[in-house]
Amino acid sequence: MAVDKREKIVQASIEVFKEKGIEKTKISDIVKRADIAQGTFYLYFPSKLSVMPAVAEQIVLNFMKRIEATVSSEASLKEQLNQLVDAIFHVTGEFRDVSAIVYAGISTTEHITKWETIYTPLYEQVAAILEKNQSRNLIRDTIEPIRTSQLLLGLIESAAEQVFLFNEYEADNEAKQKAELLTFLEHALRP
Amino acid sequence: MAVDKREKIVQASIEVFKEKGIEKTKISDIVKRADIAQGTFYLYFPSKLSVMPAVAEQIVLNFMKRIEATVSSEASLKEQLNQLVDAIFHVTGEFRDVSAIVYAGISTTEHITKWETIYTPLYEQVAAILEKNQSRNLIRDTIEPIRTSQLLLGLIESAAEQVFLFNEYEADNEAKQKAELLTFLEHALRP
Amino acid sequence: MAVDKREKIVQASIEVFKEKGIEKTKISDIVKRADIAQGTFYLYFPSKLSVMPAVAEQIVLNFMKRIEATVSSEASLKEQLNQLVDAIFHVTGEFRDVSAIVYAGISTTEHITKWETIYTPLYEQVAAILEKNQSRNLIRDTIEPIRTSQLLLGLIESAAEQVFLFNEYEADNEAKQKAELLTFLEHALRP
Amino acid sequence: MAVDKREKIVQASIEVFKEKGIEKTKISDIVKRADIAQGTFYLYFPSKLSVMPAVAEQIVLNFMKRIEATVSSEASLKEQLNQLVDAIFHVTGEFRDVSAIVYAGISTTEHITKWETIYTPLYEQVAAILEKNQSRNLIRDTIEPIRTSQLLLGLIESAAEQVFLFNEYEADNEAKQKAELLTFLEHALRP
DNA sequence: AATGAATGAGAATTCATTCAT
DNA sequence: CATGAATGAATTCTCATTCAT
Repeated sequence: MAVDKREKIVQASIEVFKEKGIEKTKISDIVKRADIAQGTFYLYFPSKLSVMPAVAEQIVLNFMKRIEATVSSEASLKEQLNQLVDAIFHVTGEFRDVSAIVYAGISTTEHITKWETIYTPLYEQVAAILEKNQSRNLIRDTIEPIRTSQLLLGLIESAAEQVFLFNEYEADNEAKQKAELLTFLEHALRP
Repeated sequence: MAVDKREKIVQASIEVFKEKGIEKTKISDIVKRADIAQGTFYLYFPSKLSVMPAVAEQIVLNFMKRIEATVSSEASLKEQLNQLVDAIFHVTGEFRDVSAIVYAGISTTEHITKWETIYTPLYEQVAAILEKNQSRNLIRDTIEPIRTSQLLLGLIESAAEQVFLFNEYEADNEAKQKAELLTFLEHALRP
Repeated sequence: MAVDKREKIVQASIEVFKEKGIEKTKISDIVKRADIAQGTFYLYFPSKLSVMPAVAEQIVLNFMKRIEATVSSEASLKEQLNQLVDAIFHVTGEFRDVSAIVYAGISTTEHITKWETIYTPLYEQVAAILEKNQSRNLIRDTIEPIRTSQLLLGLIESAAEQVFLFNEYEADNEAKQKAELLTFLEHALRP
Repeated sequence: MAVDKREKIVQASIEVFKEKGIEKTKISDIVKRADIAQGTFYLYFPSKLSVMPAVAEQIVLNFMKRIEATVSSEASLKEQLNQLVDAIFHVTGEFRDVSAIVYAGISTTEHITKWETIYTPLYEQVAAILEKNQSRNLIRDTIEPIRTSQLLLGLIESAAEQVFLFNEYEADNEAKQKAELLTFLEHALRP
């Protein structure tokens, strides 16, 4: 019974966004998917754009879970980077344009401050990985963990988006992109 | 005399996109800004979405001009990277979220092939800079110029966006971000 | 051809208001009657309530025309009052609740200043009648024409409304109401 | 203890009507103001429109109480009229356009019969005043008390509304309006 | 080529009313 | 009696696009 309606709306939004893209998604699509009445939507969100922060939160959560599950703290730096790239490519691929568009959608929505709050946990998670490797002397101690985790995530995400959005037809392209990216990362971080 | 109307439309689109975001921009906003009649729009573009590629082209052109004007082929690698970062930060700042939004807007439009065509010259311009430095042995010869130029641009743009969108109130933040980014780049590229 | 659309909307609004009352009238009723597209309405009026001032103007115009046509400046004071009462009863009857509701509707609409502007010509028309009779020494010279014309109109309208809205089933009631009203008026104005 | 909920609803309705007008008032506004649950409203009134008669009753009651308290049966006719005008101006001012709006609102609701029932006591109260003065030979014995009380109330109310709605910025206007009105009344009623 | 009023399908939004708790 | 979340029919409103001038 007690299925949180707000939860259902967010979940349904993500699903429909994935399928039709954000611009083409109507409130009516969302409520149909969530199996609630049209008016119920407005009990929880004042407009379509206002679901974005909640959607972003979900996606960030997905990134975090995937990273948590994929990156092994015991592995070598090279392996860890490899795992991190895999994790981010995976989630970016799963959410295709949603991840990119959420970003755009949210920036339109003047919820910029919220945006930072949402992304902070993810930044900290990756920063923690960097710090551990710093203490193992595997990466430069001149790097500032939080700031660099932001660079890392931006770099990897943009690389993933380029693969999924523009070159999606060449199969081996993803492998090449990852390889180039990994070498780039290793060099950037090495002491 | 008569300034090209097509030109005026693209220019007006960019301005309005900057102010209201793409989703909230109406054709009527664009034509008002361009000071032309509603119907005239359709003499130059078949639909609302079809301005996007032209807008993207314009922004890419801005990037290229700025890079051309800022990056000196005589300078040291460090200086060149510095100049490149400055150029990209400058243009990203000028167009605020439009650069990101064009990207999102275009992806919605299934004009993916066009997108690549539009961005290719920019990639090549930066790739050329990399190649020159490769031949000077200042950067690794294992790097693949085009692919790395994409990584570079994605990285620098995302760093710039983070500065302009989220941290825009801390004044010294831009300097710190650039510094961290530069060290990151130098390490990533050095032989 | 050149039928002013704005005009058509106002005309259609009055007709539909008369038939269904203001609260029950939908924009769609108005545009159907006016034989224009739904969107066209919004080209001329931002909302349903915003037609009210224009509707009021029309009704005031009706009052003025009817008074002009009915009241003879040659007639005796008694006759003139009789004619004035007839005119106002007639138009109030024609517009039934619209005249009353326009008044209420307009007050809701914060267009209070406009309201005064709309009614002023009517007040002046009746004031002119009073002045003429003042100069004929048929009515007190202590009365202030404009102010009293307002009282007069308010009194006659409210009497008419009482007849049409509440007592509408008793046929001879109108005659009695008019008779009482006329005696009341004559006494109020006599020197 | 528990203040009668029905009472609270009527009171809250009046307050909200005063502030937003009837058309723009939602049930949710009323229940919020009355500090009860949405559903509770329907325990006391079957529909939104059905509060109107109760609101009208309340306002009529206010008129009656004020008149009762203000008009002294011992005073001279002139004074009594003055007191009556004061009382009506006071209550009309207190309820601003609600008094007018109730009237309009009710008329929409086809509760016409009820309307008469509600107003009758007020008419009779004023008619009684007229009769007393008739028996004192201070006013014409040709006047029909009930009918004239209706005229009187309509006249005074419309005069009051004109003051409060349209001329509300000129301070001395109310005094002038009352003076003109009083002379008008005295003449209308004197034998 | 240029205009801009008109269109109307389609989407967003509202809100009186219900009903399970 | 009281609650207030949920409903969904009804309406308003938007805006890309067309087309007669």
